[in-house]
Amino acid sequence: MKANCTNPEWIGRSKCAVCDVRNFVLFAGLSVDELNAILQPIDNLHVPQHSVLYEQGEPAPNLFTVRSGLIKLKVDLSNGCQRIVRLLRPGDVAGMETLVGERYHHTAIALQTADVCRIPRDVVIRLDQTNSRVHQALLRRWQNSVDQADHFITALSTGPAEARMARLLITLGCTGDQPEAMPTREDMGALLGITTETASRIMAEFRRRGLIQTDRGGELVCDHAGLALLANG
Amino acid sequence: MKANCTNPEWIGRSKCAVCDVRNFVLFAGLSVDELNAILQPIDNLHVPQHSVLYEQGEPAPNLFTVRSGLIKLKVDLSNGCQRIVRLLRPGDVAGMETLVGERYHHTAIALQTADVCRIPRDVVIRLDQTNSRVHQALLRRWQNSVDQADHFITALSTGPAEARMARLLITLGCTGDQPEAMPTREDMGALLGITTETASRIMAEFRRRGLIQTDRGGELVCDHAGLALLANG
DNA sequence: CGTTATGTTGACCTCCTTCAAAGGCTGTGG
DNA sequence: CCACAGCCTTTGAAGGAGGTCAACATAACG
Repeated sequence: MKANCTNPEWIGRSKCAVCDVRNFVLFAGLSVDELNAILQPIDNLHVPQHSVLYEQGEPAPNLFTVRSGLIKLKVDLSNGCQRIVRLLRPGDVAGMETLVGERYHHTAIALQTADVCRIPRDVVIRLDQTNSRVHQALLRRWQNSVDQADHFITALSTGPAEARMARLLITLGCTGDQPEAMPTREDMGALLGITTETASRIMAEFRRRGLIQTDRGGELVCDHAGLALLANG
Repeated sequence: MKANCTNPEWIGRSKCAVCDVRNFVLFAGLSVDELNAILQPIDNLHVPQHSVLYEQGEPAPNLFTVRSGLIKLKVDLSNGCQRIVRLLRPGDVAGMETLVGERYHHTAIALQTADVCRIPRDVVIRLDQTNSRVHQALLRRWQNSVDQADHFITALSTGPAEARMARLLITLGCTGDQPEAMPTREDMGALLGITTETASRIMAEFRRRGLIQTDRGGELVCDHAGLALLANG
């Protein structure tokens, strides 16, 4: 994870002002001047696939905004298994618990190579108190986390495994993604609360039924309508 | 649902200042003067068991703090089933999505007779912007929702039904509760993502094994240690 | 080229659902 | 007071869904 923004040679600081995802993330309400004022302590990190952003139970000095890639938040269970409780995509924020607590509640791991901004909690707390639009954005992000958690309960943890898998594929919006966009069978299991083997069997069955196809580029093409049918059945 | 606080004859307004749960809820940071200033539009509602506080998809003008009782937040699924995604206890807040959205995301129903305060969203939005302690309390509440949602994923939607039920009973803290504290078998099913029959079978089996006992008062007494063992296995 | 992680498949068995029926409890009306 | 309806709970039997254990394939990587 290489830091960029605080490196003087890096042109990222000016880039930050025109960041594609800036409008979707926390600092949407800030002027360029305001932005520059608080940019100093913010690092832009490149997170390779499978590397750990932070660990459950660690002291939590920073939160992270996702610029690109895919981050999974997982929880280690008492019996040694683990469960993925959220997937973070560009525009999402990780580690918000840092604003009201001391430690991270999950372990954050890059499912795909990701590009994130690391923001010290103090910066966000200060901005939250001084800028009402940042504050509003923060509330919205928080609600977003709740909504996604609800989705994991109602869509990915309810009903037969086949329907859950269909909903997962729909959630991932599998069409047009790069090959590595798809999580491993093991991750699918951790997402849906089923075993790796069952995940594999269902995916194989989907392929046989023509619901999914691996393009010659390695990409996965889904029959959205067919999956939606399974998801509701 | 009878309104009290805005009824001039009611002594609830002064009572509000000494509300037992006030310290746990949103207005913990307010002085008595500040509190009186915003008390006007707040209604204290008595919510009989099984009555609906608000419905999923409805316009959301209010949020609610729970003073006593137990509220379930349920979601209607596309296939006609329903899933309970959260349980609200005294000190919890319902309908926070009203602060960043227009409609309720769940249907809120009293599992036990409840006592709640209905607060117009505008009041909370104003307080959130003017009083930093209220603001902080709000963030904490939001994080609370996320944490509880995570708990529903990791504890109540993961593993065999028996372990989930054990975790549910532990979560409910069954000892010392009044008889009606226990949800119906159907609700247990909706909480755990299993059928009513399975919930009944597991509870019956727990009783046979001596893990739970119905006291002569009708209360449920649990073998916490034994349940914890099941929950982790 | 072996080594290791990941995906696939089979056999078997357990767990859970489904469908069905019966028992208990409460409230209502004759 | 009893009969009856309605609701929740319990229990049974049967079948299917998913877990477990194991073998094997495949691909990536040193």
